[in-house]
Amino acid sequence: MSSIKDVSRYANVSPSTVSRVLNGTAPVNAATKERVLKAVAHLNYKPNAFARGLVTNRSGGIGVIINEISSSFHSTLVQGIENVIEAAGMHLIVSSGHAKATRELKALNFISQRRPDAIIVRLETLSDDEILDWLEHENVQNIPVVLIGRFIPELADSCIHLDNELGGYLATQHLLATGHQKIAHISGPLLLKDSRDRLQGYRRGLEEVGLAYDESYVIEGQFTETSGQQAMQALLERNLNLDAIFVANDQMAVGAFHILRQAGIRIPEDISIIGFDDLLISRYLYPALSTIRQPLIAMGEAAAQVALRELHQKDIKVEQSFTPELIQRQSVATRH
Amino acid sequence: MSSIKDVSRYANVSPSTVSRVLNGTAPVNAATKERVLKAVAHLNYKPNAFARGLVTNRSGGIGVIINEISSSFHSTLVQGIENVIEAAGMHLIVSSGHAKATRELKALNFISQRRPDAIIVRLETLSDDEILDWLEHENVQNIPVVLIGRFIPELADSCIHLDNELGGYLATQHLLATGHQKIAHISGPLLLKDSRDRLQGYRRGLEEVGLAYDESYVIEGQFTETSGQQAMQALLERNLNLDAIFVANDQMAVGAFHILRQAGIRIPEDISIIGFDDLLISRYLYPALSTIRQPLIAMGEAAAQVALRELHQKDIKVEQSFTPELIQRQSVATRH
DNA sequence: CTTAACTATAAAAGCGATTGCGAAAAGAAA
DNA sequence: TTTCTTTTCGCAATCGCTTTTATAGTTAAG
Repeated sequence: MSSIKDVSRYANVSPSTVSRVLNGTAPVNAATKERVLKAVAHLNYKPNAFARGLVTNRSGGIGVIINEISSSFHSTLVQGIENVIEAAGMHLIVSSGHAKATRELKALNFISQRRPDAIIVRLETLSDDEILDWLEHENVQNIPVVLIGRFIPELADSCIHLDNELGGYLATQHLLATGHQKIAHISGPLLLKDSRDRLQGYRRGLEEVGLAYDESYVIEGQFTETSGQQAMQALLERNLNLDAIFVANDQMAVGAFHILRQAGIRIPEDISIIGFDDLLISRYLYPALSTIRQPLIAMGEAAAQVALRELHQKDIKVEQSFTPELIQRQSVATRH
Repeated sequence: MSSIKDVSRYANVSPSTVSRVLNGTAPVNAATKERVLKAVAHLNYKPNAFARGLVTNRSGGIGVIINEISSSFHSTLVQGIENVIEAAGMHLIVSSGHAKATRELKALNFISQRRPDAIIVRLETLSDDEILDWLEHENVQNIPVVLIGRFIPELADSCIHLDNELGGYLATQHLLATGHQKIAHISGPLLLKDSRDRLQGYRRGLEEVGLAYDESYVIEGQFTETSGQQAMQALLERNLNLDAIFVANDQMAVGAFHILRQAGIRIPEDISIIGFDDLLISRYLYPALSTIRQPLIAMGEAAAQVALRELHQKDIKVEQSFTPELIQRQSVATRH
């Protein structure tokens, strides 16, 4: 493993000159530059990232914390982040939060000790206050932190968020507009703001047309396929004679599909279903799932752009607030 | 940001002692140890990863290169890797290969410059020789490399692989055993050994029962949902009067389902389908997809274990060769 | 022809840890 | 007490780079 000294010796210059050639931090005579480059190539020299980081205090890494990398939702987000981080010549350090507050905190500390230049997180269980607290007391190095899927007023500039309430409203309104009356809701974990907002949108949709909000039509899920199955099962056992369900994410909708089919209930003839997220798989379900689209790739990209912006102190405009969009497919019928 | 010197001053010891307390590399008097720990806590000291890496030559990071983080297949693999890497107190640096040889090479160089302690890759387009070449000439730091989904004799000890030929055979045999005769195959990209092996298994299955292998029953896909759609479409246009299809991965099977449904062809009444991989979604498709299971999580974990083994020179036994398993669900009918 | 102003490069300091070596302190043996 | 071990810890070198400062050598200005 050759070092900058080996290169400098071989090219008959000082280490500083090699550094300047490689980083372009100062003008270097064309002839010497060429000699240096030749030496670099000949010795197959790769700068030592540790040594460089030690003096520049930059690693070129961006820390990412999400719930579970294997979930389609989260990995799509990461894909968006990667798109722009890779283009910027930086790399990604990922860690999972596993939907537990202690794990998220641990991941935060863990990642921050690896000296990333910035951190992008989708924290699902930590409260706003806990996050602010961490930033104040534990973020000793003052690493810029970008939050996805959350809006904290104090950190408004570093939040990427979606109007979940509007999304819930849109879903409900669509079901109402297509003639549904008895609309249930499988919500996400209610300790998540996302879930509460979608539920609130559902409620607003109902009340707007004079339908009373009824708790027995709402059941809490955990955003996973399995929990979607369980929630659907429990809902059926309530014998509510439903004609539609707004499911708070597509993964749970997949589980709900499964249970309904087993029960011999037809979608959408007997019950209409609308999901949330618009995962890749949703259009391939049978029937194709109507849903509320959340632009995950774009949101990941935006998060990365915000991180880079904070890093370079540039004054770039980034869209940080996203709007959900109704995607109509085949899982919602029109009733008269 | 406090350094080891600040801590040592506060605790009235030398930096070496602080280091020894924190790393447990030498015995330290209980009283002094406590003083140091107190100082660390009081100053909220976090060791500088750069400085540490510079002398130990270890980053605690494991580089991972996969095709596309957002694909369910790859992110499941990463999940497996993360399970054991996180437990080992190390972190993951991920980069995408984007299924292009130049990109994979770039990712390899990129990742290796970040000084990971080991690299785990699933290289899909680089040839065995190109990989060997890279290892010999570019892997200047001699970073251990673990290969997933590939078997290179020269690197046998660092390969995690599945018997794809057997998988293809199992799928085909199952279709034959359930009374199918006209079996098509949507293969993966044939420049991948995985794809060729599965195709070979398909061929062996057919020939074993005296059926001739017919090229017109085989069509090449790209392992994506969209390419599955295209392949299925093209296959239908050949008017082969098929009764079954072995699709080389579940993602393409999802695409095939979609096209068949659009064409009004019933699964499995008119055509049986069997996939490969057993992604989470497969059991939720309608009808649930019969498939050949590939234990992705376990394979990711094995890869990480091999990486750690190489790193610590330990003599741990790790299962590196995996066997595919037939999973029967509802997409294959029994015909008489 | 002298002096000022650049340009191109070298020398050296410093980033913040780890670690081999040696010495002081403490305890055991004589 | 004196001497020998053992334990505990400090000193100083080192890792490989960047960056500030200084110094030749050139060119331009007066």
